[in-house]
Amino acid sequence: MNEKEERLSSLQNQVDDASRQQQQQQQGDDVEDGTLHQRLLGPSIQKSGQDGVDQVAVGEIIFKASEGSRYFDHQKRKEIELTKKIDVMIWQAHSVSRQDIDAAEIRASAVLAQLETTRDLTQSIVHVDCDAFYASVEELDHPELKSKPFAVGKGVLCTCNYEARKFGIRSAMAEFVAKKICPELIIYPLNFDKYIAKANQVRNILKDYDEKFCATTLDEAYLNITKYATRVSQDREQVVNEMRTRVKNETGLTISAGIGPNSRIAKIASNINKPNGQFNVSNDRESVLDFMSSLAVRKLTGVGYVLERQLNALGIVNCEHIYLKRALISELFTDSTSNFLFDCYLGLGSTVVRPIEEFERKSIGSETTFRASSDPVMLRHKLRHACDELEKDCRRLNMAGRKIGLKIKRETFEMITRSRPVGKPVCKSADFYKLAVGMLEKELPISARLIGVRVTDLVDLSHEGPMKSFLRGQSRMRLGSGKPTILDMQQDIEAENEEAVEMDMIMTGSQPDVTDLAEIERDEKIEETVEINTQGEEKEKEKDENNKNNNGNNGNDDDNDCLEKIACPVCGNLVTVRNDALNAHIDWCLSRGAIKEAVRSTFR
DNA sequence: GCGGATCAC
DNA sequence: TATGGTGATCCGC
Repeated sequence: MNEKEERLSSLQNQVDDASRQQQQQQQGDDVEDGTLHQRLLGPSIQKSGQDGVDQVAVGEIIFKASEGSRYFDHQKRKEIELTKKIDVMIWQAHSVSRQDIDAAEIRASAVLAQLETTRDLTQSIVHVDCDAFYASVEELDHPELKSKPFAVGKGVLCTCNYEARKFGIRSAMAEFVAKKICPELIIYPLNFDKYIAKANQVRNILKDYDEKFCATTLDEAYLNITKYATRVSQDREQVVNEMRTRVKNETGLTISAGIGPNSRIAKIASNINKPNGQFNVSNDRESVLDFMSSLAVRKLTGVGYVLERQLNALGIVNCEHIYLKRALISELFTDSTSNFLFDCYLGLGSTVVRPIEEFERKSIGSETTFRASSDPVMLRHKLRHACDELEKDCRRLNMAGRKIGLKIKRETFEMITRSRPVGKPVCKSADFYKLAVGMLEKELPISARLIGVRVTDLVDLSHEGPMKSFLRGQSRMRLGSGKPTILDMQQDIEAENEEAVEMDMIMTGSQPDVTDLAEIERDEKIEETVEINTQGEEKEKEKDENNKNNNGNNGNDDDNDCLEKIACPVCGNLVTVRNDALNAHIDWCLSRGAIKEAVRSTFR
């Protein structure tokens, strides 16, 4: 390229940059005038108690309070991206040929017909939802709060009472924003022990109506009351009314309920007459279709801000539009999304309610937000803390995992996730840290405001205990050598004991599985830090060191809290098993979203 | 299989 | 001054 061409090219680039900047500026102005307000309003504008609120005025206050912050800039960037994506989608919608639309319509109608065959109208499913749960529990202890705007949370509001909602206060709203909208707002910190105790009171009542009810979160549950209603020869609406009255009388809390032929309908219905009300959708096809048709798509569990924007852009606002635009949906969305929407239009959903304990956990994580920093020492320290917390949770749940994930939120609110497999299951903070810090180093330099660590590919150590390994040994042996002999049995029991010892070591951390970690360390040449006291030492030495640390530390004391000895039904030996089902259960209850998703996927 | 994005609460 | 934590799923590469 000669000099002249270079100059021209450079000039052209400048022009491009300028026009790009101008375009971006224009797009920024567009979203600020339009949908950015809506985005900033957050997820719960359509929640109950917001009816008389001037959302435009509230939106303006939120906008002004947020403007100029990193959070605002990030939301604005995302809004611009979404708007572009939707523009593309609209263009695609216009460019679908007539033939393609016709074909898609036939396809979609076939899918709908097929889905229709799965309809089950024989069950009475109920979804119950405690009204403003955390706030209501606090009000029981502090009745004077009932007449005042009041919220529970820390930094961000978890929930607020109906007095606060009259001002436009909502859950997930930043505290300082809420204070701008309503300066007299009273905010209490979270008191989980109290909420758990109250939730258990409610659940004790629920189990009388369905002993296999599913408590998805602290304040929500599904029940199948088909059998109960038959047994007491009562109308299902009467049953639910009585149940709600009992909860009110015995716990002081009001709950709302939805009744329908499946869990999807029940869930949506429980929001209709909130607070302290119930709504029934009869078990006939007409009633179901009628109920769904006028429903805004945003009310569907699984349709959030983004999908709502996309659907609205295609003219799909209510569920009946899903049918009218079925061809377009089938053309523009994945099968997964279109089938989900078709299910919703038809009002289909799960008719099975299973206890939450039956769901398998898939990951455990811990993360913390802090004032943004780019100091590597600081970031490593935060990572170490997250790893410590994660170890605690792993101990409570008695689980280890084969894959470690690192999560970083930049100062700009952009998210980064990295993950890598581990050879053998790990559950100790030091092991998490060794792996995660290597991933962190690769991202440096970076200015972050959040660091988290997550473990997946989980192994349940209590199920993977000695008994199971014994049985596995049995089958392995039989396959190999036909009939087991006494000698085989003896060998097997010995092998089992070895495995038990190994498992015990994983559980107590008395000897972390250093082999694979050492390999990984060599791979990554992880920088040594004072936070890892064993790193860089010889393997044997490291083992000793770990043993010493654990003996000298509180490790044993801790273990006594959650370990108990049980006799192996086969060999009679006492084996150590961590068996804290209660803690596990409580943790499940606390792990809000997880369960919901699990329910959603399993129920369909 | 990984990383980003979305969603729920 | 300033916007959370936990967990699941889906999608594109």
